[in-house]
Order: sequence, then C-alpha cells, then structure tokens
Amino acid sequence: MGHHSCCNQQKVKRGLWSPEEDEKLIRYITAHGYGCWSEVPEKAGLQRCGKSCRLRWINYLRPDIRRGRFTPEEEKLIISLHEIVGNRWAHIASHLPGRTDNEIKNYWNSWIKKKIHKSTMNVSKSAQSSISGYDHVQPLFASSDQLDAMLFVPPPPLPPSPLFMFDVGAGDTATAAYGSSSRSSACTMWNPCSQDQASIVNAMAAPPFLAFGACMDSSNFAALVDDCMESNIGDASSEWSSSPLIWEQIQGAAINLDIINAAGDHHQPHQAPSNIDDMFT
DNA sequence: AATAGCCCCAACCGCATGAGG
DNA sequence: ACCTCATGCGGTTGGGGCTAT
Repeated sequence: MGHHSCCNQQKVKRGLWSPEEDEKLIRYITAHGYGCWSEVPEKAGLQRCGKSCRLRWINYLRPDIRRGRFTPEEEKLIISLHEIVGNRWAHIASHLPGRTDNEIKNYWNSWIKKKIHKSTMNVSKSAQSSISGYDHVQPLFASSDQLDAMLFVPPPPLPPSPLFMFDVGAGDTATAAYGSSSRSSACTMWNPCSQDQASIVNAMAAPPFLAFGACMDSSNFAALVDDCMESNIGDASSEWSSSPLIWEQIQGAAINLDIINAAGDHHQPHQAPSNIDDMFT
C-alpha cells in the first residue's frame, strides 16, 4: 500500500478485487453511470484509484461482456485482423462484440502465438502441406504455401484511382464513422492497395463493418456485405481473396466514393482526421 | 500426498493523447 | 503556448491454479 502513481492517494487498495468491491462498483455504476472515473472510488465507497475501477468495469464487470473460450470464428478473425493492424488490441477488440482488448491480448500472447510458432516450426521442419495443431483455423492457412502467401503476398495491382477504407474503432464507432468522434484514433483510414485482399475482406466481414459503410450509400453497402456474407468469408477466405467478382465489387464500391487521397501516401495506414468530412473538401 | 515448475489472466504501469484552464 | 488532469492503450508482471513428477 502507499503511493499510487496514477492518483497520488495513500490509501488505495491494489490486487485482486473482492466480491464486495465488485458489488459496490456495479451498484454505483448501475445507478449513476461513470461520468468521471476519478470520482467513482470515493462516491462508490471504494479504496481504489479511478483507473483501477475503470479497468475492473471494462474488463470484467460490464454487463455486455462476453466470457468463455473464443470460438473458431473469433480466432480466425483475430488472426486476420492482427495481420492487418498488428498489436492494436483495442482495435481488434472492436470487431469482436463483448470481448476486451485485454482478453484478446492475453489470448494472443498465450495461445495463438504459440500455435503459429508451432506451425511455423512444423512447416520449416518438413515439406508437409498441412499444419498440425492448427486444425480449427485451417481455412486461413490450409498449407504452408498459403501461409507464406498470407504473410508475404505482394500488393494487388493498383486500381485506376486511389481508394480508402475506414476502419471504425471501438466504442464511439458510429460517431467516428461520420466524423464527429472526439478522438481521431477511433477511426483509421487504410488504403486497400497496401493490404492483401484476403485480410481486408476478412476484416470487412466483422462488425463494425469497415470502410465503405462510413461514406457510401447505406443500401449499396448492405448489398455488398450481403454478397460477402453469402460467399461465406469466415470459412473460405482464400476463395474470397481470389474471387474477382467480390474484389471487383469492393473496388467498384470504393471508386464510387470518389475519394481523393489528399496525403498522397499509398502505403501506410493513416490516422484519419478527427472530422472525416475535412478529407473531402 | 507433496511440491516444483509452468502457464494463464487479472491487474498494474507508463506513456500518448486530448480537453480545458 | 504551456500546464494539468483524465482517459485510453499496449506492454508487463505476479499470484494462483493446474499439471507433472
């Protein structure tokens, strides 16, 4: 006990939360919400710092949290998204309703990483095409060649005009999509040309939908998504990535947006401006 | 049954960012 | 422009449960 870096309080408890503390926090948040986390401990009668309360609520107590094992679909999605955005756990979590960044991070560090390592070792040890121990995510990497293709695929041919996707992040997703988010980090702009198609399409299949939905006509977007879902992306991303029809649809949809890349940078993910409308002026 | 080692995951820490004064 | 404070994020830690011996 003693000094706490985040709040300068002397009498803050640390470590695991007791059921009584959980109950106090739940009762307070349920009744009053959490306008200011730094005020929550005192008002809820907890000897914790606000940061600790926030973390406990977000990662464990909030009612919409989803617990238990990750499904194979979630696992595939995590892998696909990680291919694109790397260790941006909060971002990945925004595509898995009810899952927290912490949970996904732990999951990745303990389990998926191990599996991929194991798979890589197996591939390098022999020429066998199957990846043992990776069975229920096999559709993503059905062979070592395919794994290599996923990891090292050259960018697809450039379309006739620059086009972007908007990946809408966690929490205030809808507001970010329409340009009124207070945090620019809530919305990342990608150029699909710099990503492999399978990764993009995989990510696109996850809610909140990427991209075009932020700007294009909602009915067109819905139709595009329906087509994508009918093609069963979750189970056959390789087929997706090689489907000229789907890819043409995506390109066509993006081109219809008539978005100009003001920055002129085609190869790196961008932080979107806090107001997306600024891009089109 | 005891215990040593491993691993998972809840929680913490430090940093980045943005709002407001 | 600068400072302070609150929040959110990713990296890291360590307690406790599990497993092997």
